[in-house]
Amino acid sequence: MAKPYERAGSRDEDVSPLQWTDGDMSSPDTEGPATPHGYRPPALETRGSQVGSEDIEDDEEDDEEDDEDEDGADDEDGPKRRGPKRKRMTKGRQERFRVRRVKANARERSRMHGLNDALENLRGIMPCHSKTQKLSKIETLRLARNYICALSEALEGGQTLESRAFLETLCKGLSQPTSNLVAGCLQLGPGPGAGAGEQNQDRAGGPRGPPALGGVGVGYSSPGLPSPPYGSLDSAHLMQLRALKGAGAERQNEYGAAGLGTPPYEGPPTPPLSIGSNLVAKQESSPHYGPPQHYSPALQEHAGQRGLYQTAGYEVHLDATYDPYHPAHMTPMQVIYRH
DNA sequence: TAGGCCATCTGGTCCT
DNA sequence: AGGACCAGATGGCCTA
Repeated sequence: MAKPYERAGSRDEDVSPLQWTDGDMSSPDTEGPATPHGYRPPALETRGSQVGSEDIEDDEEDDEEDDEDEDGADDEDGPKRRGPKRKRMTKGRQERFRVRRVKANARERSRMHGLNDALENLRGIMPCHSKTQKLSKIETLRLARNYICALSEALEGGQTLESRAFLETLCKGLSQPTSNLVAGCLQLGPGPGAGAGEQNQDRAGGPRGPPALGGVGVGYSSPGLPSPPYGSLDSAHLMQLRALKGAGAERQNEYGAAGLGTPPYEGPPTPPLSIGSNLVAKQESSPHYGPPQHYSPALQEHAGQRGLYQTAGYEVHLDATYDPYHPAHMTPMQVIYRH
């Protein structure tokens, strides 16, 4: 089931967490109701940790019964605890433990935020993105993996970018909604007799949906394709893929025929394949992506040109010029298919 | 209401 | 000792 995982509250305002239910355990690094969904951690005493109520409550008599705390030999119901004997929690130790725990929680939070940010970046360079339907974490990872595989296969000349095989590779192991999203994204522009998106709302995968793509359950054929909240693939992005594919095939011929196998390394790995808004935005914001000549080598052949090009069985109409040296200034282009 | 997804807390383990 | 990483647990939110 596809879900828009956009939450009401953004993660940016989440600060807080640690709302200790013990009165005297209130966390120093928090205030307010905290998480985006008002997360309230369970009471410590329900978690069965040593830090919980047990050790904390009896801190007055910690000096007397130093040696027979929770792992005493007379404990008949659980296996005897191994390892070094746990020290008694004195007040000072409790306080240190609490501070350490609070810091560890904060680190863990920030670590997970970093992980999520990376995931968000990954979503941004996926072949399809939707403002309304956000890919879940697991689906993002699966799609990324499939995308790499599919592009590799395409570059090796095994398939065209809109072949069924390409789509199947892309959708391998994805959930039905995600597969539909991908299929919808790949259905670019007004195809013959298809309004691509709008007419084919939300029936994908349903009983009245399109016939599923073999094995992967993709609502692929045009009638019945879901549309918004499904996303779209940048036309420029796809064109880039196609151009790349064309160039890849050429190189495949050059090197493959010569028995060389892989073409020579042409430089640092390129940033996202897209020459659409994604990439331009990144180029502007981050110098990390390097000189423009690393963009879309295949398209550089057509730098500054307009007109009709034929790649991988398509006729592509460049309605704007592509300037590899000023990709940020590139104007939108239009892709026209001739079937 | 069930199930999927998520954020967070927590304790354990490994490493520096 | 302390930080990074991990996996389990818990509870909230959302959709079908």
